[in-house]
Amino acid sequence: MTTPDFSQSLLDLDVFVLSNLALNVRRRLTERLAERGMNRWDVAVLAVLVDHGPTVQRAAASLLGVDPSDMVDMVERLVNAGWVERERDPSDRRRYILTLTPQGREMFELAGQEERRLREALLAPLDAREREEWRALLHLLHGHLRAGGLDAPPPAAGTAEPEP
Amino acid sequence: MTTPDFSQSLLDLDVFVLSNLALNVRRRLTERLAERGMNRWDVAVLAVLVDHGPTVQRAAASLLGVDPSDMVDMVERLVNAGWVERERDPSDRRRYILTLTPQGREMFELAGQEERRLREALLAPLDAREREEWRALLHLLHGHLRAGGLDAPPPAAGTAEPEP
DNA sequence: TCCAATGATTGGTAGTCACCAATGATTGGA
DNA sequence: TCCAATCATTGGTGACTACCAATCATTGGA
Repeated sequence: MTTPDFSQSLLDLDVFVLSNLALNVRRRLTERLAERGMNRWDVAVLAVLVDHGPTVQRAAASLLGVDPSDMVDMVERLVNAGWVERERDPSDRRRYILTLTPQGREMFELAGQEERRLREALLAPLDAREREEWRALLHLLHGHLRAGGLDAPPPAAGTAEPEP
Repeated sequence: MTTPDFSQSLLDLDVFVLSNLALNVRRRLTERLAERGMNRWDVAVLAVLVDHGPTVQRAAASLLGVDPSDMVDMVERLVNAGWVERERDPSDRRRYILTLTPQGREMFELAGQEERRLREALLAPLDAREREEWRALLHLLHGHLRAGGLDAPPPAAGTAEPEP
């Protein structure tokens, strides 16, 4: 552990604590996914396809909040890995249609397993009730933020926030 | 909102949700600190000095889990801003002793204010009990992680984790 | 039939982060 | 008095993230 100490004064600032906690968890997630040959973006894109079925590349980018130009390499990866099929839309040959392959679905399941393992390790010190509570609050806050909960004071305009 | 949708399938993966929540909150924190001419590292360093009093630069770096070479610019900033004084240790002239100035302390207070404002906005949808619960769980998990809670399966060796 | 809009792509910028090797000054102990 | 260790510093790397402008093919509608 490189950071044996998290200054008490900083501990009082919950936002720092949250940020630090999440960053570390996220690092672990990245590591575990890497062991399976995946990265976080892979999982995010696969999730979109799992939920929406075949999707136009541009629409997927927009769903993910990613710049279309940055989407190119992400899709490349997935296609090369055989997790996604990319085909021109016959009815509009400018578009690519992304389709999940069976292998892609498997990989997504696998990512889910890794996530659960990691979550289990993280929540180890919590009992069942606390886990429920944690999960509920987490999703509540996430929803609040996604609904623009932090824009209240200055109703910011073009705020970006991709990042799987 | 660039990300109108967070795929349901991804929502099921709490670690992604946590990561995303924290990343956004962190972005806001960065913005608000910037309005005051500060960044997150400034606050982290100031916190160390608040808690430990005058500190050898190297020790501060080590407390923060930061590479000593990366500490240089961070300290530069603080010194130039007049928030920290950097003086050679008379008893060992290789060392720098970092000391908080009154202005530095003020800035730290200010950072605390910004953090509380942001926290307030984030926790707006929670009632008093839920806030208590959230805070307790957050610190519990943070402590667990800091104690190496995620190293259980593979007892990793040189794991770094700075980042204020 | 021609033009403005759309979708994918290329290439480039800028910031942040974590790391590492090398250097020069200084120290304390052999 | 000399050497190995320590401290701050310089400079450079590689990754990842978020952008933006320009290009090219294609489309649908005027």
